[in-house]
Amino acid sequence: MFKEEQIGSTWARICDTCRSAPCTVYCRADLAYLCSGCDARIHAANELASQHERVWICEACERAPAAFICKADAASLCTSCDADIHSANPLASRHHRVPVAPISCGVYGPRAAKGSILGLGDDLNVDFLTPETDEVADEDEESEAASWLINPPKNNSNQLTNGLFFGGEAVDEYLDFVDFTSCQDNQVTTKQQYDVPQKSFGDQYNDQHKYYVPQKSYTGDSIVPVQNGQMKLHQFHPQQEQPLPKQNQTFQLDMEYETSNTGYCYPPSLSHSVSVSSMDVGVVPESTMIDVSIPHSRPCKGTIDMFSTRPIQTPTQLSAMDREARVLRYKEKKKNRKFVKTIRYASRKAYAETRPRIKGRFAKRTDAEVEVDQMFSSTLMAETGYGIVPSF
DNA sequence: GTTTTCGTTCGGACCACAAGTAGGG
DNA sequence: ACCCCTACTTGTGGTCCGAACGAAA
Repeated sequence: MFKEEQIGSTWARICDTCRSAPCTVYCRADLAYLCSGCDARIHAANELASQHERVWICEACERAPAAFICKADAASLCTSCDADIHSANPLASRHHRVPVAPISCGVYGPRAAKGSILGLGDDLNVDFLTPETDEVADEDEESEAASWLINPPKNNSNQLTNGLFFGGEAVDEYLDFVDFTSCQDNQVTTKQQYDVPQKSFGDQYNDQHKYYVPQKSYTGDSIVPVQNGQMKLHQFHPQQEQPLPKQNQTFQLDMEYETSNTGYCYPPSLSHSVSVSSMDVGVVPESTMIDVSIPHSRPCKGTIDMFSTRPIQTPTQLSAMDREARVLRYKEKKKNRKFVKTIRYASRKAYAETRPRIKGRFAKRTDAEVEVDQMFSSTLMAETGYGIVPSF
């Protein structure tokens, strides 16, 4: 099962290889947790090794492979922590989360340019980037944002995008988590998000735009798409919709909550309650999730299954105090993050920047300014024959 | 050691208006 | 089901101001 070893005062899982440093990635091919050093050493050894799919370790528990990226929290979370944090209240459940994509080949070392690796917007980079990579991120900000929105499939026809979508085997594995995250009523089930009928390449490309771009509030000028809890993503494995065999349902959790007299929902078996960091706004119900009881075992080292489709492992049988400590640690970690303000409507930003101000406050436009604007727009209409559609 | 003063930092409020949303006819 | 209209809500940035804090007297 899971090792309870700790490094110093940390709770992080230690590297399976050197056993001296906290692991940072999980190699799915080797079924091994590796620190950044060992990861680089092992997977840079030869071409075959460099092809191993790896995922980051959950930022909350630091013990299980990350399965989802929460854009709101700018955090990679394992299935357990994801459900724990995002099932606490409706606000948290609406956080925009996307499955973690495997770390691309040739990327070694600490979480350099993690957001880029994961194919997410640069708003996720803030926490993970080193100063050096931060510079690069700034330079590539626009192109990265663009690629996040429009990222045509390349090699694998089963792969919608390189970043958020994942090809072949990865899809299957992540989809195993689907039911697990769909525990809230107002939360769009991840399974729905990734269900898509098989289509031709062209249709897939169109669908990428169709499903990938949030439909509501997206006016075409948004830098960051508005989620609204309705982001539609789809997978290319309709057969996955069929009921999973029992052995594959290990990640389905019983999310029956008890409603306390305070009106909050508590998991039935936990008396410890933790305010989870995802609920920054509004009332924060104290909630944790049932300890995940996943009867998976970890093969001994050396038992390498290169094509294993086993579900990603998650922490099991954690005590309530362990869980509370980890969530608190995650909370502290998140607290220290530096968030970059997200601009959802670039057009509004542009308007705000050009708007007249008095001591910083927006001021009413003078009649002269309004006239100038009208003249400008009418002149342009006369010249081009088209009206001005504000788009930035 | 305690109190007062000064400087710095931080977060929230404020403003107008285009764009988005909801509901009714 | 669709369109149109109206009313309401949301989001945007620069500046101000008060609270909080630390250092010096």
